[in-house]
Amino acid sequence: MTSADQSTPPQPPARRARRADAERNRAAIIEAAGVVFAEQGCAVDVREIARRSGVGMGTLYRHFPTKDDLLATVMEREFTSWLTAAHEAAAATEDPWEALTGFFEQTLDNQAHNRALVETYTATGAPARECARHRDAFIDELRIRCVDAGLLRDGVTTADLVLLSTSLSQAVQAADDSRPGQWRRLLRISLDGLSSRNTEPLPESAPHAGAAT
Amino acid sequence: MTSADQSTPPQPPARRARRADAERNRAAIIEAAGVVFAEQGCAVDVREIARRSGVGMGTLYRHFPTKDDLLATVMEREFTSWLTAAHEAAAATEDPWEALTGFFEQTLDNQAHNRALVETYTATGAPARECARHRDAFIDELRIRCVDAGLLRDGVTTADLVLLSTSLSQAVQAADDSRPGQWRRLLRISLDGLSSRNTEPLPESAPHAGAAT
Amino acid sequence: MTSADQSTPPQPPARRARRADAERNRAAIIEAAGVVFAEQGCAVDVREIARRSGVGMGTLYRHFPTKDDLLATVMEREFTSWLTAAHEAAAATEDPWEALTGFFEQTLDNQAHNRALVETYTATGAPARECARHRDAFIDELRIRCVDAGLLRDGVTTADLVLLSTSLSQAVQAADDSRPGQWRRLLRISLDGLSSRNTEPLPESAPHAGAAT
Amino acid sequence: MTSADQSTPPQPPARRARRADAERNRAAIIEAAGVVFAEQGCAVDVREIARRSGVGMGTLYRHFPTKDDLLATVMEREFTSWLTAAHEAAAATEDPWEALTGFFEQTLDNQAHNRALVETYTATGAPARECARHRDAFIDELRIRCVDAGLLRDGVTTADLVLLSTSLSQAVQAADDSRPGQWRRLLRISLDGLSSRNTEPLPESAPHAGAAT
DNA sequence: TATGAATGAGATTTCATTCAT
DNA sequence: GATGAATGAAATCTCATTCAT
Repeated sequence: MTSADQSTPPQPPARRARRADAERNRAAIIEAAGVVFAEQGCAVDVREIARRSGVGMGTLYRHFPTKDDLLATVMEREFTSWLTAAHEAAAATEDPWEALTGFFEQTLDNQAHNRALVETYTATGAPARECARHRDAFIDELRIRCVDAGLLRDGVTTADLVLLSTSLSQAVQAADDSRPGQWRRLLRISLDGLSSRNTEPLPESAPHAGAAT
Repeated sequence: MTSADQSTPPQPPARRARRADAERNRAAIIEAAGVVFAEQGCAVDVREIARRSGVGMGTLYRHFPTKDDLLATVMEREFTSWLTAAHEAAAATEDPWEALTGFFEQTLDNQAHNRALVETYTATGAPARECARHRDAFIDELRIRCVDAGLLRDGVTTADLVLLSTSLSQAVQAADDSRPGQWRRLLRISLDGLSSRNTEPLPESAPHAGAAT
Repeated sequence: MTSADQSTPPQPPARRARRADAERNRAAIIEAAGVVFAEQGCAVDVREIARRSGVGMGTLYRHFPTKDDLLATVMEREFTSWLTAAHEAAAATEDPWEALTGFFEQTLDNQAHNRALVETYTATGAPARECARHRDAFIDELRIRCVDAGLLRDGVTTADLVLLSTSLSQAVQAADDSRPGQWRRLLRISLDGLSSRNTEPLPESAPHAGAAT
Repeated sequence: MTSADQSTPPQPPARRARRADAERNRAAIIEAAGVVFAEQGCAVDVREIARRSGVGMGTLYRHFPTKDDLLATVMEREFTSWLTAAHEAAAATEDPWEALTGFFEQTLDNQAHNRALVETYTATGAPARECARHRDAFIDELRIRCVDAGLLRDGVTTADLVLLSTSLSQAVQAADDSRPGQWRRLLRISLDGLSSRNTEPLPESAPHAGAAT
């Protein structure tokens, strides 16, 4: 800051340096926003995020033109990293049913303490269309594996499983403070209801909006 | 006050007169607030409610000294009327399992399109302690009836059923726009998981905060 | 209210009765307002006064078209009754100096616990011109008695005495909670400064606005 | 920070830059608030202050999170600068009695046209405990100087002098519009009553709340 | 480019006064 | 004439976003 400033030429300041700095800022913002959104939900004051990121408001808004953009970015990242981990875990699990179970556990573990995640999950069903598609595709895989192994109840759709994960996420959110771990019981109950031991047909759901098996 | 009232309908108006109007306003406010809260959640502008009630801000605040008071009143009313209806339905249903099923259906039907109701349900588990107690007591009855009839899976607690209802409520909220009625499938799955056909024990939940049953 | 109502002809309802009722209401309002203003100052909610009067807002506003009218009326009454009492006391006191002293004591005793009175006293120097004139005339009498008896310091004007009473009133208001009775010391000090033992001349005050002696 | 500053005026700006502007705004707000509070008392609309400062509401509230904070800051500043000046004047005055007199004059000169200052002075005896302590300590010094010189009436306490200053402040407030400068006469009277020429003992004040001296 | 101060529309709440019954 | 519910213009305070430095 003192003697160094005087010696380094001010004009060609290695654009990479800027980039790196900017990137670091961006990362810091996302990181901080992730924590803050998780703790306090989507409605937090943007300044809280700036403060925890260690950057100014201007910087924050340079990277994310809108609070919603920031939120979307953060949610998408968390969503994606969760999906990636889920993919890996599923790939490493031989037993189809265990893979399905593991997916749910991972999901809920992940969302138990993330307020914003659940809020957005609820609002739109997913942070973004793209993410939702990935998730659906993945869940579909898990489903098919179970179906092929004859483990899944007849007629259970991907949409059912998606809805179940949404549903349980929120239960976890709501209850984990007062009764930590209780959601595992609920998960078990639901999964048992999904098993092929249950032979009675499920009710038809009205074939309304843009649906798919 | 009893027999006298029936014989003398002369002029009981006096101070009742204005009361009636006020009562109508109060009702209008609650009505409008119910609609608005349901549509847009707890965070709506109070003025929107005043506008839709057809009353001024002052009137609204005369009846409900705080936005939260209004919200609480509305939620409590909806909660209570739901519980009452549920009671009646359960009393009229002989079969314990059908009673349980009916309770869940009624609950979800009721909450499918009420954003504020789900928001408060999530936040506190219920509009108010008192309401929650009633609900828990009622669910407990339903549970016991099923247990006595040997229909309920071993080890299922009232807390489990409460959590399930919370969980499903939110799923309904999230999904009913795009897939109306799909929740019935999820409900079926969950209930099947609750039946005594499932004999494997449920995982213990950490006996943390103020638990019961 | 019961049998009596039926026997008395409803048309010519003895206008006196109304009058009497209205008068009673008016008195109740003034009474309650006096208490409330004294306790909480001029800025109280009008409804508090209506409540304590036992009358409705409409009645209150029928008698006093404005909050300020009510305040003025109340202040004037208290001011007047204080002046009347002061007159009587002064008339009953032979010694001029004692009369002056007694006047101040009475004044301060009276205002020690009346917030609104001091507030208005401060604001305008008096509740109303008329009242102020009476007060000034009376204080002038007291002054002249002392002057004639050679007891009052040379050059002390009525305005000086008025200002002194204002000044002390507020001191009483401010301090009487924490140090009840301390004002008597201050009064003594001031009065000693007023005695003819003090021979040095007082500074001239700028002969500004509409002044008199 | 001392000698270095004088030699190197290169670029100490950096983060000071914006600070300076903010500081100017803060000063403008305090300045404007001082004027407005003085003119109209504590109850003014905050927006009036914002308007006169030339800043938006947000800026005002960034600097002072509450109207009361702003008021307290302003009052404290005025109180403190007054005390400082009083200290200096007293230190520069040899004669104890003249020092005491000068203190009162300065005080009243200062408060003659400041409504808010008198209002808070009345309400709490001072803008804040801390300030009051300083004032009391200072007045105590003045008192002791007079006592040591045998100039002060026997038994006069610091509390008496404090109350006197409060009392006169308000008198000034009330009367200075119509009779500017009249307070000097009242001050003279009171001070004469405080001189050791008066030998009669002062009445005891009830030894109530937290008293001293 | 980064900073964080500034902005100002809007949210909640109060209260003097009016008006339907 | 009495009642007290209704009114709505303020007043305080918040926060997403912009902008001067």
